Amino acid sequence: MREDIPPGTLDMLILRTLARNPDQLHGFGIAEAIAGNSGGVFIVEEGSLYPALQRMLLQGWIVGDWGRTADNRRARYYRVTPSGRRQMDRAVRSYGRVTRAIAKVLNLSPLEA
Amino acid sequence: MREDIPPGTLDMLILRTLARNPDQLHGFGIAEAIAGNSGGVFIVEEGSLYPALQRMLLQGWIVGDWGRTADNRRARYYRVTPSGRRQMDRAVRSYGRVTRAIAKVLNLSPLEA
DNA sequence: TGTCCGACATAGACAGTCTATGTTAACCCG
DNA sequence: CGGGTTAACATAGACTGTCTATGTCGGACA
Repeated sequence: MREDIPPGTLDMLILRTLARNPDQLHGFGIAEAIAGNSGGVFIVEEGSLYPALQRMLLQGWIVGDWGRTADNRRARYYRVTPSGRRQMDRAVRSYGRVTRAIAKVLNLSPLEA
Repeated sequence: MREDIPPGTLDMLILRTLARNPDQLHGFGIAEAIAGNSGGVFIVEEGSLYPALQRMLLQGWIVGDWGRTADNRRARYYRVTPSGRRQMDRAVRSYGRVTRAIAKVLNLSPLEA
């Protein structure tokens, strides 16, 4: 079943996806990878994806180079900068604190969560 | 370390907190309980709390009765309706799907998450 | 030549939390 | 008895980020 991507998590998902596939992914490919890795739960809409990439370029977390896909279409290939990797680590740690705090408030066993 | 409450999760946290403390909590008490149960990670701001309670009253997920606190101040005591309990279950299940999907994309072991 | 589609991009809607401010009334202390 | 403090409720507006909807461009292929 599909779920919306929680506000604030998309940048982290993109950074981690790029880190898992160095020098291989353009924008469209990132969306496909996230959809696949999430088991189809997350569909990254283009209206979310491209603004996120723009933000992250401005922040210096990623850089993009224009290139060509296998079937000769123009596309922008992204990679994570050192600053982006630090941001990814920060985001993952923060996300962990949040989920642990929510689990405590919900007071559910790990299996129920 | 303090964290913002992720958009979309506050209603679930309030419902679960009320379910854990039937017939005992007014608005302020809910905020204190969430702060306490989260280990101080979440501080529920009043500007988030009261609009959330209003939404949930309108939805019929909770009902509130005016009463008096131990030191004789007026306060509104809330409890969860059957519809609210169903909503809570839906929200918890949805939240579980989301966190599992994020964990897959992050590709971290449960301990790292 | 014309349609389709991959890929990038932007505008505006919308939802929910935060900051900031305001109100009421009980309590405490001098 | 009067003034400050605080509990408790409440609202307005800023802000952020995702979503829907729409648009563009160019390569492939019939």
